[in-house]
Amino acid sequence: MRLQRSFFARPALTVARELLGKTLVKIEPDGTRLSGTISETEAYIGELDLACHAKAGKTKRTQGLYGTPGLTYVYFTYGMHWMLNFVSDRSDFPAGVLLRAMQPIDGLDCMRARRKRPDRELTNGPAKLAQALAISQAWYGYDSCQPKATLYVEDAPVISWAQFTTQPRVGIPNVPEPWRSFPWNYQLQR
DNA sequence: AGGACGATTAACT
DNA sequence: GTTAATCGTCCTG
Repeated sequence: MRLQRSFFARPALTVARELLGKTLVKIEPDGTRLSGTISETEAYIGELDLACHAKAGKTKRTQGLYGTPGLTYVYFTYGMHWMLNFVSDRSDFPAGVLLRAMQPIDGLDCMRARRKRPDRELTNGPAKLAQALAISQAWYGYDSCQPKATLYVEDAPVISWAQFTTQPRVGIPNVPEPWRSFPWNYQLQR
């Protein structure tokens, strides 16, 4: 069962926590199914959150964050990496959830061809996950809730409070407090 | 117009 | 543990 818009139209912290354990799916043009269990997420919440791209307001880059929940927010960084997020909360409030890692299920051969790394390094980072799924600018603003979507999330039971951990968000050492330390990173317990 | 920096990764010592 | 890679975006002047 595919997650519908009502799932994403909630606070980003809720969406980040409940995406853990669910299955990210991408169906390639040739029908190949790529999938994995979402194992790490991170929430970015509003213009006041100095770690969120929307801190600079609505721009060409960030306009998608202000859009409809359930759409993707994709961006390019460090001159070489793409990142995949799902827009959360409500329209006109910029909030999103970054997908930082997943445990591969289907399409390992396809991912191996794209990544050329050991299996454990196929999707254990945000840019690695995006590369394994071949996510780039072409997927900016893609509606994962549309009936015929080829990039979407499949439902699974919500993870219990004992099965995940939280910690400060990764890779934002220059963001001022208190934003730098808010425990808005969610990970499945290993 | 120019420069600093980034929601990272891989290769190095 | 350290650092190069590499370029779009935003801020300063």
